[in-house]
Amino acid sequence: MFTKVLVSEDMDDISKGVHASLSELRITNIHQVQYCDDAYLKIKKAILDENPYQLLITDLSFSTDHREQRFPTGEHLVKTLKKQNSNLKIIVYSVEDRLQKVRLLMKTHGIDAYVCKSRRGLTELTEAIRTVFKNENYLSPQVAQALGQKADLEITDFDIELLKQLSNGLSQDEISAYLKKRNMTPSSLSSIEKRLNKLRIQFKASNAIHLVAIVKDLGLI
Amino acid sequence: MFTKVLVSEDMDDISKGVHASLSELRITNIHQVQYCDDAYLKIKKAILDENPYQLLITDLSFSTDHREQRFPTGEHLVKTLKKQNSNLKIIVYSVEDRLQKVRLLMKTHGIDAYVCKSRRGLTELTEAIRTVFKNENYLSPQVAQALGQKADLEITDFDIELLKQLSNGLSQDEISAYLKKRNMTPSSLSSIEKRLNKLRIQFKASNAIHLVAIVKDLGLI
DNA sequence: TTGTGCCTTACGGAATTCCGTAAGGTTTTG
DNA sequence: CAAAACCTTACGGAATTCCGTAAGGCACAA
Repeated sequence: MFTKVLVSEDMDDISKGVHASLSELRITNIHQVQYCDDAYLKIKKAILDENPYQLLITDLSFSTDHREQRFPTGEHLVKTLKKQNSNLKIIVYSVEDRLQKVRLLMKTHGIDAYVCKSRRGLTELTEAIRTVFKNENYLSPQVAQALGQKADLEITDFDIELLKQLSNGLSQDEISAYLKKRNMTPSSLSSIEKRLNKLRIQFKASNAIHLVAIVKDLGLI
Repeated sequence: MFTKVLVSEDMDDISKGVHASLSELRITNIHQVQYCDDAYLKIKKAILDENPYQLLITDLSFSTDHREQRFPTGEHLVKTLKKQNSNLKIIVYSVEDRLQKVRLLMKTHGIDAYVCKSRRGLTELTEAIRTVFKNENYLSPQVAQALGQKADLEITDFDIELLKQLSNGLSQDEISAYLKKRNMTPSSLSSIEKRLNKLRIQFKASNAIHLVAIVKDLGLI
């Protein structure tokens, strides 16, 4: 079994639960951090010390505070880590259950397991750790279909953000300004129009109002 | 207690429940119809026979089928009946819980009681029958405020229809055509604009998209 | 390296929505 | 009855959305 594990999770209580589960697996060398940046530094440091972590368990979303972060989300972190092909295994443990997102993490970023936080979350996490240790991948049942062939609809985080702002009453112009202010890209009015147009086609909506009504019904926002 | 009662309700199971409640009140002369038109005819006939109904319990919405109806809803029925001031008492028993609607039925059309279909619906209906028999009015607790002074927000059926069509993707122009085809008034583009503008102000929405998002969240459509 | 494809951005015109003003008709009120 | 209030409709202009076209940048592959 793994002997040295890092947990990156900003919620104390959850972090404690993960810690307990790890202990039950007889893993004693457990470290925890509350920022992805700290996780990155710790991992790098451990490699330099020639005593690297074997497994990282990380959340995706971290509440933001005053501290400016290089890795604002777990996704940024795992993307960077997996590019530097070390032997580090990564398990993402998050409430997010969009297939699109899970597929991206597994296929593109190459994480080793994805576990949804839910009632059975910790049980599944234990299972995931065992599976990953055997060099296999693990997916929570509710997102197991994520690796299915059909790349169903491509709804990105950006799309969701767009739809949310739209339903909040912002005009496309205002959304553009909003994105620019946050240094998010794309942010041009033209791009926003283009994306919304694509979404309208995808959802067979006849206009923006219809589109918002549809995605609200689907619970997408 | 009442001795002769008519129940107008198109859902079999509910109708059965009402029948049971009436029986418990020792009312034996109970007739049931599934169309408002039938209710009207039966009531008229009974008057001619000099053995009129004393109480009508009616739903508001009736599923439409091929048969063309003079009274498509319970509202049409009670409106007509109450205009012909007979001694007939009327209790409306419906899922509708919009205060505006209840107020209209009570104040303008002059029904004697309004009971909301809900978990306690039948209990309240029994209570309503007893109360109405004493020549008093009855209102389900959840809509009891309907008679309160403040004529809060005026959301009419027309508004709801407008919002529904809007969320279905019709443009204002198309809604206008839609209304004209159904001989509903108002139907001009100008009127539709005006109404939607009023709704936007009422709900503090910054545009039509926002408006639809808000009323969907409120469950109004 | 060059070509191909994809993405972001810009631009322009048509369609639609937004908003104020106003005329004509009906209902309410004094 | 007449004034006031309200409703429906029309119109015009500004703002926004909708939609096609096109240029420039970047990544991937031949």
